[in-house]
Amino acid sequence: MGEQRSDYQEFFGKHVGFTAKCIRDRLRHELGRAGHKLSAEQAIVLVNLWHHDGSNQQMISDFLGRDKTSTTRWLDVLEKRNLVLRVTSKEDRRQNMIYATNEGKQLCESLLVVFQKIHDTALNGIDSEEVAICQDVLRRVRENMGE
Amino acid sequence: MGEQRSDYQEFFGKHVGFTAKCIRDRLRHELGRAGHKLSAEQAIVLVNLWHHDGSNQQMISDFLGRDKTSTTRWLDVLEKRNLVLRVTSKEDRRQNMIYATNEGKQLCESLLVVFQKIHDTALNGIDSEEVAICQDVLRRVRENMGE
DNA sequence: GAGCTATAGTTACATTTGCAACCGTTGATA
DNA sequence: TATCAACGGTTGCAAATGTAACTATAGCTC
Repeated sequence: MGEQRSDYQEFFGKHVGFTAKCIRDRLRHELGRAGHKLSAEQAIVLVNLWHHDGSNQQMISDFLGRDKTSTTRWLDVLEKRNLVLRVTSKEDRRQNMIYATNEGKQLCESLLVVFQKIHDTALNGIDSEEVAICQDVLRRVRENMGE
Repeated sequence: MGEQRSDYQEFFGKHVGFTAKCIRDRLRHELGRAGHKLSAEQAIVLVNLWHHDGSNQQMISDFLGRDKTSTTRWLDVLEKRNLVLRVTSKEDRRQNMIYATNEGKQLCESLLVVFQKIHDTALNGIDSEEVAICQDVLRRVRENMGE
């Protein structure tokens, strides 16, 4: 650890960042190609509701690791297109619980196909044990970064 | 491959994207804490010159995987602070060759310390063989994404 | 060398993003 | 119950970013 290196090419963060960008760009591209007029982030929010319907906005922000103002604006778009619904919680009137509409759920199903396809393409031909190790390393890096 | 999953939580891209963000945020934070008034990207451009002095702007853009307009603007900032120099190539007058000034090189050294520290922190306590597997998986994912 | 296409870099514009300040609600404490 | 700090969400603003259009140079083909 700490040996003389000094080349950005070799820094771990570069590999992670570059790969993340590849996948994100691919997602954007596939969404466009499939005719969905959604940004990658909007699609992620919607897909996320598939198993977390009724999340409030703060939960969504935390889950995506983005500012809550961004979430507000993504939901503005999704709500305007009747894909999600903001429902004020009765237990805590500060919170909006976010639900996918039927239309949203329907779109979600087709988005999940796109996500799954990219996931499978990304990992194509890679030993699943190595993928598991990779994910574990990434998880521990996040821990080390204090998250 | 392709088994029923449909939960964004489990998609590989999420782990990579989240980890990349952790590292990038940490870099921003450390740069601020160290008093360097540079964005993460500007720092990366400068550090990149350490072993690739004289790159043209297109090479820098490709290397960072970002738009060439972004590179133009990062260099505007770095040049204004006398950290880099744009030199028109004599072989091809369209190209600017980018060189770090002495001041830039000096700053670069201290930036490399920050980069190295984050790198080491990120990988702290993780078996180096597993890190190697992780990097290899990431590399193959990029290949699979067509980059 | 005229005309064409491709490339490096810049500029203009629209979009996205995060930060800070703000409002309304909640819950703890006096 | 009055006060106050904390929290969820929204808005305004400034900075960062990508796309498209543009300029200037290079190189190919006639």
